[in-house]
This record gives sequence, structure tokens and C-alpha cells, in this order.
Amino acid sequence: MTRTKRQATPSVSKNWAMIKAQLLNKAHSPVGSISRPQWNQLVEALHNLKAPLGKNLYRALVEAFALLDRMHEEVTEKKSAMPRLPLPLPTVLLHLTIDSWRRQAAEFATKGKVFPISAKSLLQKVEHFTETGLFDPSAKTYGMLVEGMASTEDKHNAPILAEELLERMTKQYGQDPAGRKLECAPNTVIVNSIINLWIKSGRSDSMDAIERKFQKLKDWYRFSGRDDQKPNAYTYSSLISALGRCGHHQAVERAETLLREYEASTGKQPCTVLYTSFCQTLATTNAPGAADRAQAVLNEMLFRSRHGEDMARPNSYTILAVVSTYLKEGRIDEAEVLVRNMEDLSRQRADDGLRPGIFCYNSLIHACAKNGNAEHAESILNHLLDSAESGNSILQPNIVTWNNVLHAWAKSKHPARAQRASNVFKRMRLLDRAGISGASADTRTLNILIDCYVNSPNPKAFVHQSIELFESVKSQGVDSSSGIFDPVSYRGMMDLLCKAGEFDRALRLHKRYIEKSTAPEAPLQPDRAYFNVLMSGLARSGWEKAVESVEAMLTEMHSLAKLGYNTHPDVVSYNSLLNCFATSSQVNAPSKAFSALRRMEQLWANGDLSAAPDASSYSAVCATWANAGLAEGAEKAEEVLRHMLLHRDQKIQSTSQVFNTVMVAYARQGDAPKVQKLFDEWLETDNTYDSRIYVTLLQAWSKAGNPESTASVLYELIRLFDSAAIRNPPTTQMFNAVLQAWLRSGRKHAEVQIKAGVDEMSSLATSGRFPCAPDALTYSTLFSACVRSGRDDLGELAHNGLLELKSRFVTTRNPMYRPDLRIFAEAIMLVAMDDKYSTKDILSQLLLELNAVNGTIWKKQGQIAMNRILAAISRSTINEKEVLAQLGVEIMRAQNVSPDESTRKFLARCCNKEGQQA
DNA sequence: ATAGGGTTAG
Repeated sequence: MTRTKRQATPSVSKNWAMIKAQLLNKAHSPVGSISRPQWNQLVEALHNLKAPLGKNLYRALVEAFALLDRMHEEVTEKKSAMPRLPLPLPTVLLHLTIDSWRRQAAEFATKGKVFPISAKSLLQKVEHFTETGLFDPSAKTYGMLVEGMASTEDKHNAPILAEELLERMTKQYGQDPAGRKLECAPNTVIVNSIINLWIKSGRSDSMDAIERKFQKLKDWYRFSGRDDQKPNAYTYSSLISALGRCGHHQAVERAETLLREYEASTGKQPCTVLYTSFCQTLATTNAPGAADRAQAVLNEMLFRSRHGEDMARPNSYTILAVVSTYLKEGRIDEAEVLVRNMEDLSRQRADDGLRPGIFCYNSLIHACAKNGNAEHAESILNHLLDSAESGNSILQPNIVTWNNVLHAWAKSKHPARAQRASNVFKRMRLLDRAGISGASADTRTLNILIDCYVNSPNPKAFVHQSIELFESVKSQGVDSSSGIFDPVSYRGMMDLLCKAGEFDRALRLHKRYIEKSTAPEAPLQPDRAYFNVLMSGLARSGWEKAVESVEAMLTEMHSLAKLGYNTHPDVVSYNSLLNCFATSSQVNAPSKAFSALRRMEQLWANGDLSAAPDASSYSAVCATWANAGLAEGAEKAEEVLRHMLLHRDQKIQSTSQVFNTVMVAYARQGDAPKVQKLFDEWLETDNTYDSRIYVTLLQAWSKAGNPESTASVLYELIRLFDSAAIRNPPTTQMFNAVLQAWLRSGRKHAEVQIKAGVDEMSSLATSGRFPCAPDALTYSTLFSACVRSGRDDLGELAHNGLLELKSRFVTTRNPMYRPDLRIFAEAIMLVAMDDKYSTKDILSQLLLELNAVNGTIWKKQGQIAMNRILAAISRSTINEKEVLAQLGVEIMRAQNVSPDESTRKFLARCCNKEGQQA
């Protein structure tokens, strides 16, 4: 008796194991043979699944589906006898299963995996259950299915599927208005879910679809007055965030209308999410004044929540949205101030909800990275680490924080950037080993770190370190979700090895990677992007074997593609080959380049759209001709341009890159009128803008020594900029071209024109109109013209110019303002030639500064420069020639410059005159 | 049952 009782109330798992063994095994219980008590056991088993669903969701889910399928088969088999079974089953059983499926699928999606049961197949199942009467689904059932589409269906198709489902629901409900139950009508929740599918779809028509959906919901509500068909805060919030994310042409205006509409239709003030969505839309659209408006919204929210009103209290999402608006406008400092203020306020109000989250800090760090300020990025990390150590768990840096800081060093110009990145990585590993969460390196960490090495000033120095890292990570055998090398890592390694000039090593590693990644069951496979990076690295390298290696890899891509890998060469792959030819010195490079281009055109004609030559392809072939060192190089390049204009893919809208390459070729031959002709043709036929092409024309006229034509190009650029037709203002480089044209023109009084030009540049730059502050080249041009003029009244002008340049260099540390040997030499000559200005003190001071000009430049130019200086001094009327000559000799000795015959001649002249006077 | 967030790679 006791025994039977124990058996009658077995544990859930025991019960389940027994049922599974007996009832799901068709050999034991053939379909159609299940008795009423056994049926009840099946139902009970479904109920009991509720408990384990939370823990081992996936297994429970598989079991639930097995049970449902078994019951469905049973019902189908026994259809005639159905009245004996208590059908339909309670809907909650179905909902429990679908809800678990939805949650499980969402979790899979966050890990980048696709759940094996799709919404589409589940929907089919549900429809079968409905047909047999096993279940009677409601709008809630379909709602959850629509929800699950977001994570199991292709995002492009998901909203279409959902719309079809809604269509069927609407039809069914409408066909039987009297008999249908209220809960089967399509409702607000399902429409909201569909709107969210549209937002995530990435389709170009999504905004229209969303507006139509919204309109439809409003129509239903107007007709029925049902509360479950009324647009709610979820609806408005989704709509407002859609405006930014799907690209509405007047997003902000529409968002404001929607906010007002929400207030009018609900009688409620907007809540936190609505305000936050509004700020997000301001951020994504980057509307004028976005940051100030977002800040105003935040202030309003803070004001309303001041006395504990919860409805509109800002949270970390809100703060992030406002911070993003500042960052989009480049107002990093103000973003930081806002974050600090919110930290203070949350302390003041004793409200942790007001604190900026780690996402805010990660965005700030990313902004620093973009700004090149890695030092500051790291200081924010340090602040976070300090505050985490003092018990602040909300601000624990996570992997993105660390990755962003490393990224900041990768983009930095700091001389020790790679070393600093290495140090950050070391700290990371220490903390990780100490069990601190968020510091465990993932694949991105490794990739960014390699990127730091690639971008270091001396990639060669980090080859060893990278290979060590590479080997250590590989041998650790960590799980595949984090910390292993992926194709991107291999790409990075290849990039590093190419930049370091270690081509043989790169090719060896490449071979190993291909062997490993094409082995059966290999976790990683070679892909097109991997090959493209490697090939473009080789193409850029200037290595003599680049052409043959890239050719071999192209063949390899083809053969791997035949084996089913995603390595079919595309236009980028072919362009690498073409770029090899463009820099190759092989005599047959042009013909090989042209035949490669032909092959691409052939593939394209045969329907392989990914291989259609683009502007870069044609430009590379033009460059191959231009660089081949042939007399007719420019003409041949132009033939390629003509060929492209006739046969190009219409997707190439901008032809400027190709025009530019051909123009550069003619410019090199000194044929400025031809360059102008091509420019005019480009202007007439191409409506895209390209600053490079203007620069080429400018340089061509400048090189031809035609100041009027050069200046007219510059004036045109100024006119375009002032009329807002182009965004980039004229720069120092462009003004310099005009000055150089004057110098090259060899005309009389060119120095007067150039001096006027330099003054104009200074005043335009000081007034902030254009970034055209005179640089080293500007003064070099001016001084050369002055020296050439032979005038003896320019000492003060030269001296002041040099001082101005020097101070600009000291304040900016920008190398374009660094005075070089030539500038110093010519300034000294001009001072020496000016009897009224020159003194021994000025000249010896200048000579000492000349000596401080560092660099290897002395080896090449030192002798000529010193000879010219000594010549000028020897011709001057100054008294202390011998002293100055002595100084010159000392400088030459210090700089390892050996005197020649002219040197000795001028030295002798300096001393002789001195001697005569004595 | 329904909404919103940060990073890398030619």
C-alpha cells in the first residue's frame, strides 16, 4: 500500500522520464493507441515542464515540442473519436512553450547564432494544431510568434512574414465577427512588434510601411474603441525611434508632432522612453542644434522628476542619447561635463537610476579615440577602474571599454602608441587573472592590439611580439567565443608582416593558414576579405615579387572557391593585381594590366557583377601606362579613360579618379593646356565633386609657371566654397601652388607678387576664413624668389618671416611648419645681402639656429647651403666676416660637411677683406 | 507577449 502510494506521486523528473520512455516511443505506444489516462499524463507532463524551463531551457524546449508533436499525431489519428478527448487544451500550455522558444531564440541571436526552430516552421505547427482542434490560439499566441521572428528569421523578410500573418488574422476575424472571441482580434501589441521588425529590417521601404501600420492601428481603434487596439507608449516610442533609424526626411519635426499627438490622445505627459527615443532621433539625425535641444529635454525631465515623480525620470539610456548628440557635434568636453554632472546629481538625490552607465563612458572613450587623444581615453579608463575598486559595481569597465582604449592607441599619433597599447593589454591580463570581470580579452581585443602594432611607427619592432601572442593564444585552446584568432586576426598579421617588409614570413604564415583553415572541420575558413587585405598589403609593399605573389593568390582564390569557400575574387581582389602593375617596373606591365582589365570586363559581361571594374580599376590601368616611363604614357592612359567612358558599368557615377590619374600623367609631361582640356571635359560630364582634380589642375598650371591660370583655379575653388557648393575650404597647399607659379614664371618682380600672396594667406588664416596659414613651403618659395631677385633690401622681411614660421612650428608642433635647411640658408643670405639690416649678432644668431636644424638633410644639402651662405657673407659689407666665416667652418665640422673648392674660395674672400682692413 | 544603448576589420 505504502509502496503504491509512493509510486503514484513520483518526482516530476521521474514522472517525465517514464512518460518519455513509454509514450514517446512509438514501438511501445503506436500512434492512435493512447488511452485517456495516458493522454492526461501527457498533458500533465507539459504542465510539469514549467519547472525546468527556466534552467535547461533548450532541453526542456525540445521535449515540449516532442510532446506536442506526439499529441498532434494522436489527435490526427483519432479524429473521429475526438470528442472523447478534452480539447482544445488550455492555451497557456502552448504559450509556455512558445514563450520559451522566443526567449531561447533571442539568447541565441545575441551570441550570433540562429536557433534551429524558425518562427515560420513553428507557425506552421501552430496552424496544424489549430486545424485538428488541439489548441485554439489567440492574438497573444501570434504576438509571441511575431516577436520570435526578430531572432529566427532573416531580418529582411521577417516583417513580410509578420504582415502575411496579420493579414490572415484580420481576415479570419473579419469573416466571423459574431462568433469570434474578442482575444483573437489583431491588437496593439502585435502591431508594435511588427513595427519593430520593420525598424530592424534594413529595408528601404520600412519607414513608409511603419507609418501605414500606425495609421491602420489608429483606424481600427477609431472604429472599435477597444483598449487593446489603442496606440500606446510602446507604439509612439517605436515610431519615434524609427524616424531616426530608418531615415525619415523630416525626422525631428515628425517626432515633435508624434509627442504632441501622444499627449493629446492619452492625456498623459510623455514618459521616459518617449523622451529618450526623441533624444536618440536627435542623435542619429544629427539635426542642427541637436545637442542643445537634447540637453533641454533632459533638463525638463530632471525638473519634472525633481520631487520623485517617476514617469519622466531620465535613466542611463537617456543620458547616453544626450551624450551622443554632443559627441556627434564634436563637443567632447561638454559631453564629459554632462556625465560628471549626472554623477553628482545622482549622489545629491541619492538616486542610482540617474547615473550614466558604462555605455556612456565607452562612447566618451571612443570619441577620444577618434580625436586622437589616447592619453585621455586611458585616463577615463583609469577613473573607471579606481571607482570600481572603491566598490562601484555599476561602473565596472567591460570588454568594450578596454577595446576602445586599445583602439584609441591604435589611432593615436603618439610616438610610443604601440608600447602604450601593450601596457594596457598587460594590465588587462593581470586583472583578468585576478578574477576581475570584463577584462577577459576577446577576439576583437587581439585584433585591435595587432592593429596597434601595424600602425606603430616601427611595425618591424613588433613582429616578434605579435607572433608570440599569436602562438600563445593559439595553444591555449580557449573556447571559440572569445580570445582566438579569426580571419580578421590573420588579416592583421598579414598587414603587419607586409608593413614590416617580412614578405617571406607573410607567405609562410599564409600557407599555414590556408592549410589549417581548409582542413576538415576547421573552425575558421579563408574568406575573400582575408585574401583582399593580404593582396592589397603586398600590392602596396613595393616588393619585387609582389606581382607574382598576388597573381598566385588570385589563382588560389579561384581554386578554393571551386571547393566551396567564400573566396571568389571580386573587384577589390583584381584591383590589387592592377595596383601591383601600376607600381611595377616590368616592361610588360601595361599589357598585362590591360589584359587583366579585359578579363574583368569579360567576367562582368558573363554576369559576375562582383568583378565589374570600378573607377579604381581603370585608374590603376591608367597609372600603369603613366608610370611605365614611355614617351606616349599619358596618351595611352587617356585611351584607357576613353575606353572606360564608352564601356563602363553605370554604377560608376564618379569618373574623377580616372580623369585625375590621366591629368596627373599629362601634368608630369608639362602639358598644362591638355590638363585644362581634360578638366573642362570632366566638369561638363561628371556632376560629382573631387578636390584632388582641382589640385591636379592647380599643380599643372603652377608647374607650367603660369600664375594667372593657377590663380584662376584657386579663385574658382574659393567661389565654390563661399557659395557652399563644396565643403572643403582652400588650403595652404593650394595657395602655395600660386606662389610657386610666380616663382617658376621667372618674371621680373615675382617676389613682390609672392610677398603680397603670403600676406594675404596670413590675414585669411588669422581671420579664420581658410586654413591657409603660410607653411615652410610658402616661405621657401618667397625666400627663393627674393634671393633670385638680387635685391639687397629684404633682410628684415626674411628675418621676420622666419621668426613667424618658427613660432607657428613651436605652437603647433606640426611638421609642415618646420623650417628646413634651405629656408634658413636663404633667410641668412637675404639678411647678409641687406647692408642696412644685417649685423654680426643677427647673422651669428641665425647661423647657430641653422646648426640646430637636425636631420640627415645636412648630408645632402649641407655643402650647397653653406657655400651659398659663405658666398653671400663674402659679398656683404659687414665688418666681422672672418668671425662669421669661422662660425660657418665650425658648423660644417659639427655637421660632417666637407668643404670643396668653392667653400675654400668664399672662405678666403671673407678673410682677405678682413685682412685688408686690418 | 510589445520599445530604446557602446567597439574592430580593404
